[in-house]
Amino acid sequence: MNWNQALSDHFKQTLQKLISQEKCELSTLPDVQFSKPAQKIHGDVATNIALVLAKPLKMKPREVADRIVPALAAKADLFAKVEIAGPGFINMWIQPHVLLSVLEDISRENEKYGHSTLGQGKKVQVEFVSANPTGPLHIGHGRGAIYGDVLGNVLAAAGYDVSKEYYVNDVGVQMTTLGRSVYLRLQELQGQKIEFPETCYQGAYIRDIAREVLALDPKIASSSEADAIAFCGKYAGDKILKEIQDDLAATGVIHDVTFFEHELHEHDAVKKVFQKLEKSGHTYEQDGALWFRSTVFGDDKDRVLRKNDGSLTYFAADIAYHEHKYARGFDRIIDIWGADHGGYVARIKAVVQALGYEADSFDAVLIQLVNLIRDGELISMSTRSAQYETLADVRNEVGKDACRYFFLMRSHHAQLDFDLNLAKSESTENPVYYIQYAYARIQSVFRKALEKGLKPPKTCDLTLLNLPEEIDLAVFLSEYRQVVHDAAAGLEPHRIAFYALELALAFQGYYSQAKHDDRYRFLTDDAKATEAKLYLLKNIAIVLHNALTLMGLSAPEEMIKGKEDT
RNA sequence: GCGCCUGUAGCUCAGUGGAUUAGAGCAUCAGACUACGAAUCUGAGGGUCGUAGGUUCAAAUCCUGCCAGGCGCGCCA
Repeated sequence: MNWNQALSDHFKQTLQKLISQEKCELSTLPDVQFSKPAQKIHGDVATNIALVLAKPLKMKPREVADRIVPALAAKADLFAKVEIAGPGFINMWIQPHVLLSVLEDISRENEKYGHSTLGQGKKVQVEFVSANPTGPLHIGHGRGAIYGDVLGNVLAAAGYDVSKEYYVNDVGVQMTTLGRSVYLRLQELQGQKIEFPETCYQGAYIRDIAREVLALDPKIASSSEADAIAFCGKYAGDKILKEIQDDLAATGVIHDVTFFEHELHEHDAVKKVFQKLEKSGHTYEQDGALWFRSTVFGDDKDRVLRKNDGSLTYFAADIAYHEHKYARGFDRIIDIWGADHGGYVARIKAVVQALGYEADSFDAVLIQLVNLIRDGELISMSTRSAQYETLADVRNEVGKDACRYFFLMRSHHAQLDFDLNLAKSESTENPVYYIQYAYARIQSVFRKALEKGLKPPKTCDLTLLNLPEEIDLAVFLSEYRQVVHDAAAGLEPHRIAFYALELALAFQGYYSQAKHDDRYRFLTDDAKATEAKLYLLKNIAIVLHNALTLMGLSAPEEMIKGKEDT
């Protein structure tokens, strides 16, 4: 049983009765909001409903509370105590066995615990990374990758049918520039004097690719420049994309779909979407260019689709791409971009509406930038000079799990300082190992129990879990459902990271009590008590495991220094 | 100039669909291992919630102005 539900049901009945007795202007019942009091002395759960109802009932808040409380207190199977406090808060103490009942839910639902039906099976596409295959991923991409990956996991847990997608811009000037960069390096390798423009890609990997192309086809330089550049571009693009995908896989990120821009052009998707927009009057011609009337939907200015030289803008293909997304049957689309694309949001939102889809069905999430900190110093990044830190470098230095967790440690709305020293340290300071250690520690207890022939039981006598920390832990475990729900509803996967850390902290505190209080020992001669402790531990482990899994982190059986993330 | 994001303890940050005494980690200081892993725990100090107003019985939270930082304002991608 979910006691939150029971509580809310009981309130509804009680209030309905009260409102029908009093002549009151309320036609509908206001939503009763429950909150966990900041102070323990205010009970397990509290509500301000008496303060909210005071005005419509034309009573003083405390009088309203006086009318509500007896009906609540009468329900002794749910409430241990109900009090009125302060201006009219109703503070409630829930029966311990009710609070503990969540353990049975967790045991039963196991890896499904924390899942919900928020998404109602709706198809949602999460598109992220989508870096052009012109060079290795940097840490900014890394943050977007982890955010998108974990958001997808969280949405799936919340009952959405999730598809993770990578959009490859394999058409356009960037690919030509890539081809030219390789071609120039290739000529250089052949001893020609070249001028390498600043606009070309400066990284050393370009030379490596040039070398490969040359080995593959030594005569390449003698074909026409346009052909050679096209060949180099295609070769380099394919190779770099492969490397990006390997890089992502090594970081634990796998996209369900890789979508190539050239597919849109092959199917005249751009032309077709132009026709659709024209038919609905959302485009016009001016100064030799084709424009999209995005100002109708609140954009700052109208946007060009086809330039006066006849070529298409990036935006044009993107419109076709989004039309294609909807055509594939997604009920909801989430695009994850770097903060530098903020100016792009309004026009895509406009497109979505112009194409006839609900504005609410589309979200563009902007991920703020990442600062890399080493020894307390900011490592400046410059793409121009190719001195940026790659995702691969960071991951190899700190390990996959630490890398992922650190990207989740901050709300995506805010810039992230990624402290390399801290991420690398295999110590108590590092939250990711702290969480994993809590899990490993429970597994260690289970190994010890097994030596005595004991296994975590399927059920137990809950009344034996009567220490305050045990009740608190059960309450905290019950909050996990809401955390996952909120993380999905608000597109805020970082909530999982904070929750997991807090749960680990709560467990470690509980565990350590045993040093000076035998009541906290798990494995004792009292078989029933031992069973109950193991049962609680099992449920903590399940929730830790679920949270770690959502974040794409391993839940290790044991921690061995220097051996994580191999 | 306009738009978006951010400003909370020395540091890094939670909390922002209002509500009882604003939280965590790190750092600092003081303590705790002959028993389930000390990669641990307990305690202490530390905050005009950027600022000035406003709404409210009640504001870190809602509204407005201002200050500071980041990003963006292309017939680039």
